Amino acid sequence: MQTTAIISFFDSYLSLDETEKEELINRLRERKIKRRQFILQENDTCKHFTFVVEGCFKMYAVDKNGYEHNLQFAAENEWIADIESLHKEKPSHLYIEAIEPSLILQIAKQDLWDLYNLYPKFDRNFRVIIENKFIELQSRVLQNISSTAQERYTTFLNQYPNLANRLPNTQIASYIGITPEFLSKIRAEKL
Amino acid sequence: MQTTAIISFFDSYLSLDETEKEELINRLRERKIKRRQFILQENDTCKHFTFVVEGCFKMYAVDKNGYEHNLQFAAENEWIADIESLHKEKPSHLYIEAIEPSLILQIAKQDLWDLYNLYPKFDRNFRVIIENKFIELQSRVLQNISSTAQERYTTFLNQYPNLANRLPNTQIASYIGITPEFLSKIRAEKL
DNA sequence: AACAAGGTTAAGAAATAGTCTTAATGTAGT
DNA sequence: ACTACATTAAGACTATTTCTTAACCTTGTT
Repeated sequence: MQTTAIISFFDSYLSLDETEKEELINRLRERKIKRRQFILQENDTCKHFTFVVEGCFKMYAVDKNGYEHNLQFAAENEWIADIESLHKEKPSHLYIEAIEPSLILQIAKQDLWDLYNLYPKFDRNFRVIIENKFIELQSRVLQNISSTAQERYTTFLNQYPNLANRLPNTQIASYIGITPEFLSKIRAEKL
Repeated sequence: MQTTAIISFFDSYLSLDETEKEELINRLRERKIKRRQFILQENDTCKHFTFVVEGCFKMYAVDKNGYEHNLQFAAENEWIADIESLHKEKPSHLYIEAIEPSLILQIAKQDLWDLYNLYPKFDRNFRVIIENKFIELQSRVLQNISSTAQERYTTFLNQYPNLANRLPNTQIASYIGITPEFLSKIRAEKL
């Protein structure tokens, strides 16, 4: 199992000691995911927190007209889950789908809850992880309510240059909340 | 000091035992805040987490044209802070301002950090608190990228009926990302 | 290597969202 | 109760974004 990435991920928070590492690793399951494979589908209950070792995922909702709206991308060293579904144990209204062939480490809800109870450091680390995600999301809300599509696109390119290279423009358009056609116009204007 | 509200707030998470209650209360400072008074201004570093006992606040950014954009409201039994500024100890680009005469309980960053270290339950509780805020914010992002202004307004009314009554429409318009004039039109259409 | 599927660009018409202005109404503070 | 200021309303005008259709490119899969 490829555990180097996740261990050094935690090193950027409060590092895990040997026992904690072992207890974490014992609860992880490694999975290879193909492009376009789902790790969560609408109406399923989200049962795992997923750490991306290699590859890239998108989490999105599908509206009544069948259009996808990207809530989040997750590439290397990022966590992804439908936290609401995971927490409240209710069916998700989201999809999580691999955009690239990927390698992930998953921990089941109960195993994570056990870790929280056994080693408070996990509560601490995941508190800080989610605080950082919250900060990111809040700045995205600010963008959405205060900026033009042009500005949101430029900001996306600056904030996630690595993603911008890997993702097709349709996915970026869906993330910033415009149609692919309109993104094309925006890009044309810049030149 | 009015501590009933904050204690019963924690009862809806992991209840505090006597020692934890006491240690928390010892670190709280009660303040009366006038309407239009700021508890955070741009370029100041956010130094406290604030619990609203009575009243209502808005947190907003001001854009280059001088317009306000509401990121969050906080009424009774809600926490508010610029988490990014608090965490990273860097100047905030946000304002937190009382919309009504208010009563708050504030805890300084270092005191909260001490509580985290002394009693892991606080890590746990604030992890869950922020997870819930994250869920809320994520559904707001989805709204922003997938719904019309009309739908965002209706959703706001349904999701926060108590706030909708208390807030002037200008504030709601700023929250859902439209001009007050346009909100006025939307409301007229509904009748 | 070749095909199929999906992604990108284009361009005009239409709808949606927003600005600007003016004016009436409501509300807070002295 | 009065004054100043904030809020709501309404209409004309403008800008932004979507919709539709279609042709052309790229990329993944076999």
